[in-house]
Amino acid sequence: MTESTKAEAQQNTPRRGSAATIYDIAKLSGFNPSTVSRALTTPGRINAKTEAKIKAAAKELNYQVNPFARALPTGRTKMLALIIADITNPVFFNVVRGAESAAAVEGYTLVIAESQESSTNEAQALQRILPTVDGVLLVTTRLRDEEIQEINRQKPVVLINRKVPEVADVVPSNENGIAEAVNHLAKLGHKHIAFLSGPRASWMNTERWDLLMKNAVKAGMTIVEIGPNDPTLEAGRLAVDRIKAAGVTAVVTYNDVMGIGLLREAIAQGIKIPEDLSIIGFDNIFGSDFTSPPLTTVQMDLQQSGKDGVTALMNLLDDEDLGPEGIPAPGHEASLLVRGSTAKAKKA
Amino acid sequence: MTESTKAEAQQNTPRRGSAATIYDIAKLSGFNPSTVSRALTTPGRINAKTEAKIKAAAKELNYQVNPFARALPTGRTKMLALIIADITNPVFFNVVRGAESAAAVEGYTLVIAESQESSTNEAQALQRILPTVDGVLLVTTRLRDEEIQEINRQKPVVLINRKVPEVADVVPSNENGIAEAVNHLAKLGHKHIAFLSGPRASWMNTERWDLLMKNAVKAGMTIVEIGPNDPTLEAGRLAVDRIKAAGVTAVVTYNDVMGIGLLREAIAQGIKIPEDLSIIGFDNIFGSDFTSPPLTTVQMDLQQSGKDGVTALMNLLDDEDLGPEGIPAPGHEASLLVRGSTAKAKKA
DNA sequence: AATATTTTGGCAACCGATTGACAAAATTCA
DNA sequence: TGAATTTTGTCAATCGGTTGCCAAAATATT
Repeated sequence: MTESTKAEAQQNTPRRGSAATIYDIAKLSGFNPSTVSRALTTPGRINAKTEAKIKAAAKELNYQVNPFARALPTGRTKMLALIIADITNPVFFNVVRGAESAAAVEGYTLVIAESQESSTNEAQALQRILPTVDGVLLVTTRLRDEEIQEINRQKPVVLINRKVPEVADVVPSNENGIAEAVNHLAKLGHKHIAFLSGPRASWMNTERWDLLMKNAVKAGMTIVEIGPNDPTLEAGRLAVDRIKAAGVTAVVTYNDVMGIGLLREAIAQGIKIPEDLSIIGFDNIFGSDFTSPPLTTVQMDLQQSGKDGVTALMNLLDDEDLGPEGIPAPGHEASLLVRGSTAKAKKA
Repeated sequence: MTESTKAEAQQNTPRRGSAATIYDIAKLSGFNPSTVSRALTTPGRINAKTEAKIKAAAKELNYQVNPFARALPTGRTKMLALIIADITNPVFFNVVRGAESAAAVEGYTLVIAESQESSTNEAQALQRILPTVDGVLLVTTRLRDEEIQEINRQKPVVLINRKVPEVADVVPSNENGIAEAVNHLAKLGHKHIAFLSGPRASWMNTERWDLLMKNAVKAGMTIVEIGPNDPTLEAGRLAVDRIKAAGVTAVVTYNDVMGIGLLREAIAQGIKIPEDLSIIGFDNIFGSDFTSPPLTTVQMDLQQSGKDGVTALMNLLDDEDLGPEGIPAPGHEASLLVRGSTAKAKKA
């Protein structure tokens, strides 16, 4: 490399293009920096002609606000934190996607952090991120109610798929979906069913079990809970023996992942699905139709949840005196998606 | 709710706990704010005793730096952007996870944005996020080489799974995995194979095709490219006819998603997998073992890639004069994961 | 003991915006 | 035409840190 090319390379790499500031615009347009600021942030406050000139100058300099300089006096960062327990959990794609798009519309940026299922990690990440964001979306959280309330005291929080007193939430209703699932099984002649439950600490698990029980009893079935279990493929696999022992003809699993684990292991053991055993999962995750037979599942509109979560957060941010729990968020209905893993009950 | 409880609730909700500043610490400890700043950020610059006193005061006030106030003079934000084309693409979990953990170790926070496969979105998101981060990790990008170089001129960029002149990258080597895949097929007696290719614009697609071709020829096989295609289930499904027509006994697909689409549609059409047709995918995504038969695939350590990407970025940030492409990143080997979708070639 | 050197802590400017207060200019009203 | 009102732009303080410069204090050197 010759000296000249080296010098050129050096020159071509400013790597901090000394971004234009409102002071540069002020100099170029001949107005005061404060006037520039107003022209850019408070349309109407300034004479239209002046405003136009300033905006032209801004464009010419390719001006972009320095978010930090702005955040300092205003306290607003235009960033939202989204905390999840496990990024590989297929349930969250859609939440993230819905939240991302809704946030982008409002000019907000999403900061996503994963706690890797550890409440310590989660607390740390939150601690680190909290000062940099305007609000928090807790999608799955291992935190205790009081911890969540504490955070909600510092910055607005919206919970997805969980309820905590005094904290805003977006929780799609399981009622409809579970009623459909139970009716579906009832119509197929199932009398004795099981719920393969998830983690004891999961709010959603309790919710689903309660609803399932209520509906099953109403439909004249017997129902047993098998668990608690980790919400994993492996846990589904390991449950086969207990399900055989329980003598049921159908199983509803806490989520699709467990349902798939169960389905695959059952088939491996020579149990015919759905002839010998019907299986229904929850969530309609990516891949739940890859199995043979594809999994019947209760689905929710998670993308909508993510979107609603952001909307709820926006309301909280706009209305200072809205109360910590904000405006009640909509919440949508779950519904049953019938695929191949459910069929007529086997005669006893 | 009685009036007193209401008043209490009000009082318990400061919602901007007026976080402690270095000025508060200065007042409490009796030193100057600048001394406090030094004690907290430049250990050793200050008398050990003083430092201890200040740190004690900081702890007492539960002090936390205001990242914006700090970012203003230093220009460093301790945040990294991670841009992906499609958050539902299972390939990226692991990249994200690896990057997240590596970043956390260094005290960095990850800002994740999704471009939804649109280069316009991507450019916009980048525009919005760029000023707030110290560096950028481009995991899948729809941007053109020049656009990427332009961004690299503003902030350090590290590319994952793509190479662009003058830009640092982390690209795992496909060589080993593809050699294994071809050998595997050769050993099973396949003589005529196809590559179901992905998007024309994908750097990785070209890379895989080139390597595949080279290895197939060396092994004495014929190989044809079928495509380009979208990297989707649907595209895999739609390719069945062309594959039948091509008269090959084995197909390597650009990725697992396409492989799964192909496999399922082939079975639906009565083609026996793997007896009639062997299929090999790429990436070992979640769910690629849910199919019957489970998919044979070439896997890479994406989590390591994410980690290495962050490391490379750190190097770039530490060494101002390192050159735009930084220190060559390691890059790991891909390997073949044999499952059920490959078998002996059918006799002609 | 006197001088040279190093440590230590304070002062004040600065990063890039926002915003309340105010005066000058423009407009409206009587 | 003169007074009252509104519009417009500037001044200066502020947000919460960081850092170069300097003087005082402490320590080392001769």
